[in-house]
Amino acid sequence: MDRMKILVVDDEARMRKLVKDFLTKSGYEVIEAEDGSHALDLFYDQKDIALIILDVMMPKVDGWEVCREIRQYSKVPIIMLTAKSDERDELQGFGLGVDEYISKPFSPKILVARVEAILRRAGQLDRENILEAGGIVIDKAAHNVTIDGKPVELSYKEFELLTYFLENKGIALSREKILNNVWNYDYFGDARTIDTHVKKLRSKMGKKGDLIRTIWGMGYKFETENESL
Amino acid sequence: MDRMKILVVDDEARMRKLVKDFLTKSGYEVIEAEDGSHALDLFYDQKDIALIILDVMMPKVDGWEVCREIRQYSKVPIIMLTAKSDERDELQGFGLGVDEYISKPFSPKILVARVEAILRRAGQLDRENILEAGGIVIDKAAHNVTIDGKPVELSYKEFELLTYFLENKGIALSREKILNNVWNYDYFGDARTIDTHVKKLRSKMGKKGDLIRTIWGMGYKFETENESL
DNA sequence: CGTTATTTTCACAAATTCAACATAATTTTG
DNA sequence: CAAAATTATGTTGAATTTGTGAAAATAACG
Repeated sequence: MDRMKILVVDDEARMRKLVKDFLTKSGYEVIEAEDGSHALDLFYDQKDIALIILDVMMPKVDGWEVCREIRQYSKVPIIMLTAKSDERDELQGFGLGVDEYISKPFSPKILVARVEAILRRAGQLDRENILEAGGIVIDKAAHNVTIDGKPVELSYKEFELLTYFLENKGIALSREKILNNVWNYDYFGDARTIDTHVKKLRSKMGKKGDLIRTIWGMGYKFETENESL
Repeated sequence: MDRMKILVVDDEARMRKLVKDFLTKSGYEVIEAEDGSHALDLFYDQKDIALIILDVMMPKVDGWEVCREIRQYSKVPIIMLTAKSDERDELQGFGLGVDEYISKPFSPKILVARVEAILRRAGQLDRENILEAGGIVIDKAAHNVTIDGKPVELSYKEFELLTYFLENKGIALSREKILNNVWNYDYFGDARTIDTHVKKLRSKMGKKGDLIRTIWGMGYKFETENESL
């Protein structure tokens, strides 16, 4: 994986530099923001920020405010830096979706450890939205598909259909079942539209297209193994 | 359904309590074991353990060992707790039949989510209707048949017919009965078509074709044992 | 409103299945 | 043992089902 991007938001330049140095040394890419509005700009500019470290105490827009804003659009992990350890606005913070607290002063080791723990956790959460079988990876959240690592462009219906296949890999699916699950149940069109979509899917999947198998007189099935070659 | 029973194996009492608390809160029944041999005892004592959460690092008998032991007798889902995420003995683990990994530290949300995902999956597996007799295995969900482990290609009707035989193994079936159950009830054709299908089935089944036995003047029967050889 | 992409329908070709028939083989019965 | 009844087997054409390409309908977009 590429180096992960971390956004550090603090009004004190000294503190930003400190944090940046440690994280850079640990292999992360760090970008800085000196206040809340700057932070928000950067966050929406760069699409791939993996984590945000946010000072609570900042002039004008404070940490809570920034957190609240970001949480409206994103679930990116947020670590809060608090001045005193007894500054127990933490309850407020957890309600806002803060993932972790670090109280100043902190040791670099703690900082890095927390960051890594959080990113690991986040990665584990993401795994739930990822389906994999036979070299085909579907990221439901990102709504994209790769085959042997290469991205494949699928239309909406194609994506839904392939997802349904992967979610039921190894199970024979009748056309009726497919219609009920991939199409809205109030769809009363021709079931043969499935065939057309299967055809397009197969062609876009190249060799891996064979994984979608026809079960004559019945429907289709996504193979998990090369069962009979 | 009843509350599902989960076995948590870890040498650290603190960790066991932590896991137990979260799972109990989520509606599971949790039993604990502090080492591998204890775990195995409990597992064989209680017959209805639905899932095992297993720490990798334990004194004396480690997690891998416990896993290997259990896998000899049971397919119960196993989740491994690993200390570091880069502790990539995962390959080893998947070979042993580990269903999932969670790396410490983990959030309670992750733990519960994984447990539920696995149990859901396992439940679906159970739903899979598998018939077996005389080395012939029919997976109705996957709609495939193996004989002595080797896949056999059957047409739709052949599959239905063989399934009907297996579902009524050891019972003599008249042609009329077979027609009513395998063919649509509105079928009024020649009953002799059954003979043709039986013929094809027998030929595709090789030696095992003899298991479909003719009952003269009556119909057919699928043998469970080699009754008279 | 026109343009583009997506989805659905349609028509025909290709593949597969299946019932039916004819004939051979087997079993029962007298 | 022979005749009658029943089952086994090979073949075949019709019917069904699926694959495919293109046209028509629909939705998405600026």
